Amino acid sequence: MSYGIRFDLNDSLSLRDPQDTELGRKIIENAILLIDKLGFEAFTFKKLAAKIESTESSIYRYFDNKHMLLLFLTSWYWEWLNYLIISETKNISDSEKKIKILINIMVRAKSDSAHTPYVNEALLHEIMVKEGAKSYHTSAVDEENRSGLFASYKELVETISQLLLDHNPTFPYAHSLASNMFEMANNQIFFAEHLPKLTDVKSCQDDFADIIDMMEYFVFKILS
Amino acid sequence: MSYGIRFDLNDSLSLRDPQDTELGRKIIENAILLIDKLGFEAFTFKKLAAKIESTESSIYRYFDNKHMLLLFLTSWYWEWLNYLIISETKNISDSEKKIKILINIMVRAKSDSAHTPYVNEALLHEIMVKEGAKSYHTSAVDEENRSGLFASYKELVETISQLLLDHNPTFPYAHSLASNMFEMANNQIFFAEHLPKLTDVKSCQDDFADIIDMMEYFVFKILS
DNA sequence: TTTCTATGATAGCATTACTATCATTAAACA
DNA sequence: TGTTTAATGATAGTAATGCTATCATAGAAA
Repeated sequence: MSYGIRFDLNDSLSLRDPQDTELGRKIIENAILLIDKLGFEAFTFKKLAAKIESTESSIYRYFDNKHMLLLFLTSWYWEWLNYLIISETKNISDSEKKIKILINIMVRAKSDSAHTPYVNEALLHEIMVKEGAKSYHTSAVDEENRSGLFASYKELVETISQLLLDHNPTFPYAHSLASNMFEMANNQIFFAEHLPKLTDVKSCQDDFADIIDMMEYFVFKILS
Repeated sequence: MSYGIRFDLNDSLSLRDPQDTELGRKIIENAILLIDKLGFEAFTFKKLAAKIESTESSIYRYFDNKHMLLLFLTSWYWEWLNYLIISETKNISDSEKKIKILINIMVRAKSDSAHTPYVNEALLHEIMVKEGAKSYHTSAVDEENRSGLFASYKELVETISQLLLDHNPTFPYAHSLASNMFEMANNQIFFAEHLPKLTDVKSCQDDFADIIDMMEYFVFKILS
């Protein structure tokens, strides 16, 4: 039996890889549902245990604490975007077209082909928009970075940088633009939905078409 | 006796305005020191009470909870940047110069003239870089927004937008660029300090000179 | 002088964030 | 086939967190 894509995330993210077991996949699946519903602050392992009819102690056998679980989900998301970007730009030669595909993936975060049954990608995207930044805005960031817990984000940024440099090989800020594109996509979606005075785009437009247009405008101007 | 600048923040941010009383100012002053030291997650009212030799209940008379205290600090910071931007660009006519001043203020967040004795602006800036986004990444964001708790951020973005539009009156994304400039400044500082693979700039450079150059490069390209 | 307001002191309580121990069941192994 | 072993469940417990409530007191305002 296949459980969709399986990413090799850093070992230290979890005590036991949840992708390998039935309970682990249930934890991931329902953590996404529950964090989306309650928000990360109100989410607890006790509530998750009740939802999946397991126990707190069983969840603690997979994750040290809820921050690690969030970081696992975030890393999965980073890996997933990276995978989508690579596979969907692979056979394209036009560098402008590649960047448009990249922007589309970053903003819409969805795929017609790649699915993992226990990961609701649409909900995971919403969580990333609201809570993703909390994964690295932590006092242990340096230590976690030394343990390689942000390797997936760095890979994603590296992939994006290369696409940007393909388009303009002399551009001096490829990594900063890459990370900013990712953060900007999430932030502008959040602002459009919750603090519209901070943007010029609307989220009610079909599928973030507005935000895509803006991102393309920004990126191609900067790269020009 | 004067206690420096006093901003009229939204009433709902605090139960009693901490800027008005000795204890209130002590709460603000030491909250900044303690959040910087412990990080927002490990910061508690109990620890703060111990530090100022007061009690939890006294602090609860000023703020509903630590999230409100963070939002108060964040709002103070937004107001402060807004004030600095307006006062330091007031007598400048060149729109390009104005934007350079604006970027300088957003990245360095300091002033030679305006000081408030109980607010350590340098530490507050560091807190904003690390924890600022948590002020609005909350499940109650819509309700808090309806109560006007983000008015200061909106004002700041409006001020920046106007400066951008002065430079290029036909630019279609002034608010999005304004909010992104602010978020990007904070993020790129954070990345330079903690996740350098995500940037091309160094934080060890004097006073973020690198980041300023990059921000100018980005903003003038986009506005061109 | 009285009243009001701000603060302090103390207690208490439900929830959170774990840790530890022991039992059970199913898979792996020999 | 019997026996380890590994994964999960069940239960208990504990310190810290995030509050709320009550009463006392000191100083300012009326």
